[in-house]
Amino acid sequence: MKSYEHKSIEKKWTKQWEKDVLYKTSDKAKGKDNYYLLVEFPYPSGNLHVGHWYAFAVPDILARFRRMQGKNVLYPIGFDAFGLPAENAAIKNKLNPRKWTLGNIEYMKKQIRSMGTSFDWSREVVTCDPAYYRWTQWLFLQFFKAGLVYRKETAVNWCPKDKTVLANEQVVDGKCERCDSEVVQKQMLQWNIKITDYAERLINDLDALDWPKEIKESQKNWIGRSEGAEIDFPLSIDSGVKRFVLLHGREATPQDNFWPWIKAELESKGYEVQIPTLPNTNEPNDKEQADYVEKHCTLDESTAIIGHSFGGIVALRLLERGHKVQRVTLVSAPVSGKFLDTKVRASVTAAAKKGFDYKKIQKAAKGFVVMYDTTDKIVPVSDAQTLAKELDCILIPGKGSEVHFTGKREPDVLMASIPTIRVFTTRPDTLFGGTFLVLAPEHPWVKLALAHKTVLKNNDEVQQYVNQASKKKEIERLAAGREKTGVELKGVKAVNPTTGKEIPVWVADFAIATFGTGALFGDAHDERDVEFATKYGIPLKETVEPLVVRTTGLDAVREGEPFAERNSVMAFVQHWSEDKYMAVKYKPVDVRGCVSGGMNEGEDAVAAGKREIAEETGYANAKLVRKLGGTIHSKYFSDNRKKNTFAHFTPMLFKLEDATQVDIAPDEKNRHEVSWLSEKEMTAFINHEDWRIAWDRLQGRPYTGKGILYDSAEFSEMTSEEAIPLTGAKFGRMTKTYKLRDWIVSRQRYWGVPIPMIHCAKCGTVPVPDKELPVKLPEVKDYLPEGSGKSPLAKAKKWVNVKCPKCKGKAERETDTLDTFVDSSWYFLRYTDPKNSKQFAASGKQESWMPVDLYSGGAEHTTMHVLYSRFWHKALFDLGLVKEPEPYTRRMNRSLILGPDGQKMSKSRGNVIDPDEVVGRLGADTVRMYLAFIGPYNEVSSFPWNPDSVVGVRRFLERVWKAQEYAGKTDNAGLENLLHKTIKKVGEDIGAMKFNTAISALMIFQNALEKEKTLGKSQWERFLQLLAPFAPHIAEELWAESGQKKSVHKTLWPEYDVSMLKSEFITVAIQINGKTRGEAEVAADADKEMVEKAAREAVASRLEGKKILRTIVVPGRLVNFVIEE
RNA sequence: GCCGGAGUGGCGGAAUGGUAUACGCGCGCGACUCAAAAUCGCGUCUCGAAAGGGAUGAGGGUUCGAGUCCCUCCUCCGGCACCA
Repeated sequence: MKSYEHKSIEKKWTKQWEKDVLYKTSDKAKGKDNYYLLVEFPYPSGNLHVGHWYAFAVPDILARFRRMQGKNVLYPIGFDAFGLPAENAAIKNKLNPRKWTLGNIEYMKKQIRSMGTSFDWSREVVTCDPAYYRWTQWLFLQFFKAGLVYRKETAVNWCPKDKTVLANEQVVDGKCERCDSEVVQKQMLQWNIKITDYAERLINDLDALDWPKEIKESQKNWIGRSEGAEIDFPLSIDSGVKRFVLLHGREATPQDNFWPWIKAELESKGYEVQIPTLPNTNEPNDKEQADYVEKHCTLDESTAIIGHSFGGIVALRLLERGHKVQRVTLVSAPVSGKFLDTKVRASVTAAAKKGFDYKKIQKAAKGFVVMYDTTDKIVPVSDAQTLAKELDCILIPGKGSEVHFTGKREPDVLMASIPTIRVFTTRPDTLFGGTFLVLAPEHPWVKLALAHKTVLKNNDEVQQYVNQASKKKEIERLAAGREKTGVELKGVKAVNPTTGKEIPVWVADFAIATFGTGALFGDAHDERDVEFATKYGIPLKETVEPLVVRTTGLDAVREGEPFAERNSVMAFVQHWSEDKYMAVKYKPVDVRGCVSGGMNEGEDAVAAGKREIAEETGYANAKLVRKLGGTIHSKYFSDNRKKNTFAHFTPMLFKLEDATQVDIAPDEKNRHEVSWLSEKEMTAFINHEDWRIAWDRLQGRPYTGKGILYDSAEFSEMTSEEAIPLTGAKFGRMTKTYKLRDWIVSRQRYWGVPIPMIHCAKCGTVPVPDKELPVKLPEVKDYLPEGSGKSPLAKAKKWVNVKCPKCKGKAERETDTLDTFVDSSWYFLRYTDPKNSKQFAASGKQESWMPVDLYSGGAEHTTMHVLYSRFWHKALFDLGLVKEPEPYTRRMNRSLILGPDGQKMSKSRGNVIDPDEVVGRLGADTVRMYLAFIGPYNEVSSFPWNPDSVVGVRRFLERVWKAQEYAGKTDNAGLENLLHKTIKKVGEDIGAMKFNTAISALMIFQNALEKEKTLGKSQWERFLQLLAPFAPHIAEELWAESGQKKSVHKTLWPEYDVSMLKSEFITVAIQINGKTRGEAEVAADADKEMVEKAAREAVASRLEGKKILRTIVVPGRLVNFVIEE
């Protein structure tokens, strides 16, 4: 017999299968259900590593098995071909990134084919292929048209030496990876996609998915929903503003837009509001409207003006005429006469083009604020920039709730116009104890105050702090440890809306600008707040008394029984001479803490404490050190009085003056165990939450849990749970906020999908018309950054300069490219219809396969790719472009293959396993099977590659090979039983992705076969079928050797007969008191009595003279005799 | 700190609440061989001469019976991290 030569066998069958187009998948197959198995497509880095094998070859076992089960299986592959490595290689070696990438793809395809995977290559998808990215662009434009895409100033990593934007992974320890110079933050206009609009659905829809818990939890945490309230704290700076004059824009009236809302808001805060109905609003004239305002409104030094759009021009005209006012807010005021919207009429342009006497205007008001809407499609940003520069004032980018601030509510406008700080809190129940405000250094109001210069008494100090905070950003904020820093805004106080009291306002970098509203109120029930307040001597006020309900253990509250209220004391006792505390264990219910007990009628807490100390422990001379804060409420079951108790504890600290003892009643002595412990030991000793709260207070730690309110007006005596919605609604509104930020998709890179947008001076940002897609990547000479922060695409001047699709005037293309996560957010849809040139995927084709049945990939993509693609799919669903709201029915994360040393494989460690080398030596079948055998595939873990263990799998295949000598000849009835069991086990385990135990079952059969050395042809062939998904080449070879003409991979999975799974006799275990003490062989169909009888005989000697209290018989398993010890 | 996952032989790991350590590796002994490799056979948690006993990170609980369920703690891995 020939020896097992994997090389020739594998080569032969790879070729044959390709010739037979064995794995081409049609969209529908008669009588077969479709099954879509997806693995993450690789980045074409140029070389296949063991991780790729683990990712592709192991799920291939499942793909093959499902096919043998009679399913029509789609198992596709492609390449995620855009990205930074190609560009880096291009710069470094002066290559064309396309050639580099395509070359790598060719090479990797050969390697992937060597795995024996059953991929349908006819459906290959490559993201850098214009036929693919045309649809990436098209889908992006659909999002744009649906209002999901906007541009926003965002900080990017900037290397001042290379003059380029850096990706996060190119920043190492705050330095540029290439030139080692310090990376700074630079504000740039970036394309964003509104994933935050979907935050709620991305969390809620997880519930219905059959995904591993850890993946769901990760995504939930990443999205980071917090439920709470937004509350406005008015600032009591003496700005001198008593009156607001509101000037509306063109084609508007005081009843339109946000005017009614803002009027009500201002009036509710005690301001007088004047809002004239300006004349000729359709064709407005600035002079005429200014005249009208002069006649109908009061303009003096206690007046503030808010001018929106054309109203802004009117405001400027009024100041030009010499009216002196306190403050002016200019909102989206058009001052250049250039518009993004061509519909704006000549009258506005004319008014703006007259120009303004900015010098005079600047003197006419004490302060200006200029605001623009980052999503504005009418007035260009440059107008706001001009204004801010000319008036030397603060410029605030805002976000309109409707474009150009035309929504019913425009909070950003209000915020810029009146001094109010909106905070977010999850604990509005602690609002009465809010004793200070903290603003993030980037908070718009801080900018505003600094720009006014006169608002803050310590302007320079605050400015310095803000500058410093922006410089240190992520890098130093982390390195600087957790020491909190901040500066008080002097000259400003906020008013706590619950009490009307003035509280200080601070700026501190522990407040995060991008979370909630960028501002918070500090109180005594938050660890961070307390730490900060303590450091800076800010007063604190507690308003929540702890409430603990014991729900586990012997003293857990008895459901449904009434509570007896009780005033009690909790007394910690210090040793008279040592630095130790008295630890008291109340033995009946294992409560470990301190002395405690109820107060007697007319007794005060201190006296009760002293009395209890004496009664429980005998120590006679205890002296009060201090009370440990306010009452601690506790609900528990009293072992002593046998009823539910609602106790109100006064926690105290005593110190013994000496060791004097008095007699203790015997029953007290029995119940209490006293020892002396150090502070650290005491912390570990205490085992009840209420005791721990008092102990924490003793050590100066605040109470941060929920409880019962006090000193909180009508909310006093409510629980936190009751008070949260009520206080939230009364002083603000209940809302949700998320940690998730919008998705910044702009990349200043060459090797990506060009963003299909055109910038026109006249028409603004215009999408490229569908018929001009794809916008192909231009050829450029080199791939170095352009130098101004733009991507290398900006160098292709001919490509950049285009005609505006709208006005046909001069325009420029967008030069940023899309984040590669955009490419991978929909590739699985393209697999369903990869060649379609009319649509990204025809809906009929999608329906054949979507949603994906199982998606296997790396854990590192849990909160990136998987979340992005879920969002993308939901957006497509809302646009009616896909039929299902979730793309993946099941998702599973793959484990990691480590080097033989148990470390992550890396060239520098020298522990990299080269799969090509191992395949050459041992064969693809061995490598596939070893990886499947290494550990359970359905759990996330990490497995070291063991070079010895691989050989074990090879040995197994060799033994199978040798078995053909004697197998396939004479039927072996004795093995038929085991064969059926194996068929069942292997099938079930593959379905559960437990390939390791499936292989173990195959090995067990093989071991049995070697003992017997006979096996019938049908038996042998069924065994080969079981082997086929794991080791497709050798199984096919042996299958053919056995005389079969059709491929084993086209056959149906063998059936097992349930009746064959049972054997005639079974062994039952015999236990005595639950410990295994013997076994007995009984007939499989023996009834309970017979089994028990057999068992009794088997362990007769042990049962002799013992009384059997109980006998448990588990049919087919065991007998347990419970006897007297 | 918070959220998740996991702790079982020398190693990877197996075990619907029912005989813990399947399968594989490694190791030991033996067969074959002049010898080695390969291959095959036997053995391999631990204490004990044996009879027996003890072990699934530690401690407690529920149960006739716990690696598996519950509580407390410890360790490791992954994620998030001053998130109000």
